Amino acid sequence: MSLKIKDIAEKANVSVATVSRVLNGSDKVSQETREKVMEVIEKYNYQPDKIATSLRRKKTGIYGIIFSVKGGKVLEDTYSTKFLKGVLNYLSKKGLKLIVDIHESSDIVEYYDSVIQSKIIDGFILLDLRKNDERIKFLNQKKFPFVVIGRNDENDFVYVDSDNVSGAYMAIKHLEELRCKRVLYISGNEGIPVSEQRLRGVESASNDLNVSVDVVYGDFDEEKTVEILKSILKKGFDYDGIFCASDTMAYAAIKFLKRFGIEVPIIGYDNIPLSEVVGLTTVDQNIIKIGYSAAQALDKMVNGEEVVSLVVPSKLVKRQSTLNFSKRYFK
Amino acid sequence: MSLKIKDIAEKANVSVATVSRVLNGSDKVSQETREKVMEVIEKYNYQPDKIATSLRRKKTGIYGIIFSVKGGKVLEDTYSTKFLKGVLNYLSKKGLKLIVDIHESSDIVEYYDSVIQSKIIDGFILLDLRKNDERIKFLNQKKFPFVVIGRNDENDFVYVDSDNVSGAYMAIKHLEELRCKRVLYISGNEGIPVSEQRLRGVESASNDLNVSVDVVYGDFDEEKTVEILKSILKKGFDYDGIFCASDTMAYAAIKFLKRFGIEVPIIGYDNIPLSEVVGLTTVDQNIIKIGYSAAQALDKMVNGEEVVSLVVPSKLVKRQSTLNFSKRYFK
DNA sequence: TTGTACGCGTTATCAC
DNA sequence: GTGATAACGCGTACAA
Repeated sequence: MSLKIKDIAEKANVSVATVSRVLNGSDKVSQETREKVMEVIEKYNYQPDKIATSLRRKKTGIYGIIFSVKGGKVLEDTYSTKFLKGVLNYLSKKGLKLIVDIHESSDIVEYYDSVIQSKIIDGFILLDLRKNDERIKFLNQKKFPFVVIGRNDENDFVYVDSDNVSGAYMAIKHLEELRCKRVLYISGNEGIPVSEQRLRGVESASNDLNVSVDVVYGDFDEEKTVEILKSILKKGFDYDGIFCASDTMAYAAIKFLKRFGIEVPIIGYDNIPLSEVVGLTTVDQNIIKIGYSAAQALDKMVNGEEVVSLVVPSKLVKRQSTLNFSKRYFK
Repeated sequence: MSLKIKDIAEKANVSVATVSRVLNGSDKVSQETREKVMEVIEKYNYQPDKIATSLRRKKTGIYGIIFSVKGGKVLEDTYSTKFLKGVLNYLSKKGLKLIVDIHESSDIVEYYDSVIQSKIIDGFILLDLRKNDERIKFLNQKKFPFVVIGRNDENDFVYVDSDNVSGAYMAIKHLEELRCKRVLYISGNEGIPVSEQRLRGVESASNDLNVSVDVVYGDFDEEKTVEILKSILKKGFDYDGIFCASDTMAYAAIKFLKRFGIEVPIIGYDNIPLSEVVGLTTVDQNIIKIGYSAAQALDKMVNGEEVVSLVVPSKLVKRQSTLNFSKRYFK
């Protein structure tokens, strides 16, 4: 049996109220009694029961992330882990906890509702934002605290987002520095925010830097990417640089083109572990930082502080898939 | 304001006790009143407050995993995510929750203690088992429920482990089928359970199958692996097959040896995403299954059921890094 | 500055 | 089969 606040009170010859005050740093306790109580607390290594505290305070100090499962694909990449790592870096510093959960994306709103009603969680971090995301309408209407990773056109929530525009811009700029003139951009799915933002960065760089860019939609899919390249090859491949909206697409492109003896500078997006191994130049989104910032924002929000949305800068990681070509021109 | 059990009781013209009985499936409720109560519950979509329930029941329905951080390296691989996925597959089916946490490995036992005292968690899953693991002594002494991933010589806990012995055995057997006679085994760190188990599998296969195997310790480290190969090259490389205790080591070996024009069948361990991409034959531990089983075992344990330790079979995933060589002999 | 007593929302024990 | 009520461990309004 572990000690309760009552036991500590008795041992210190004070009331439970006083022990509670000491525990919660109230200033209405004399130095003397505070020390006396602290001594007993430390002697017995007393720690308050968080469940009882939560019931009383109506706050648990636990935040939640629900990964929505669509067709079994979830939690298999390093994006998730890195993100969690960032979130946990913040929370563990603050003595807060994180519940990680998964649920079918079909009745996801009902699930959020049930979790809220069960009262175990003080706030959510939302991943995989979609256009017209029902979760956001629901949480806003419930006035339940949440922070979103990514953003869309509707501006009715606090978000932490990766700077996709400048990330894509940097990629095209790097190709331009390698003297590329005709670049192929294989985008992600049309119509989703991430794709639109990266496309905007590509177009902006294309205009600024006088690089011609053709855009095709590879849907973040390796096979689709290969299909696209196949049909381009039929018409004749005359690009001198490729930028892909994901590393996996980029790697698929490299492998495929190699079979036809085509080697051009190529850049991916995400900096997955594979990219370091194979030497793929890529845009790193700093996911850990994004996770950290999201947790911080959510925590502030729950504690009534003012919170602003945030865009986390990406950085270009230059590797052999482009640097090999710089030698052609510069050495 | 969400409804409380009292509100439901009033609306259904029964006592809170009866509502509670309906909620918890007690058989001492007449069919009639049960239906009446259920109607109200569903009408208002009532859900009990889990915090209050936890306080009363002295159980939260939350389990915990604490990743211990040593030098910043944690939660960056797909092992962690896949494992979490397995755990969550089980827990979400049961309406249970998982707290994921990180903490410095230096004062890890004190941290477990504080989490236990705070009463938010019903049981732990332990990763990164070490020899003489202090956490196990501590949890055993506290009689706090836990399940361990991996095992060591001391047999004082319930574990779920990967079948490293037969995993390694399969790898050597596959090499033997490719007519390899002199195999190099680059092991993990000497003295840790995983390494010892895999080594046992290697030696057992070597005996059974009449394959000669030389063992060196690469410590799961890519650079160390390359160093080893360098010194072997100096003396003359005469192996016709390589088995590595990790995929990353195997890939480092392939890259290094290629520079010297050496290509032999090579097998890794873990089946990381990279391996599929580069076509590395490897042993897949079925981490998701391990996570699932661990969660299940822990849940049973917490609910007082008998629990036995478990060894989850691995399987060999054959890819080009070995299959390319089968053609030499068989076609 | 300190103590008493109530309430948080539920479950379990006891009467009826 | 059902209801009243104590108890879980803590925080805090109020009284002193």
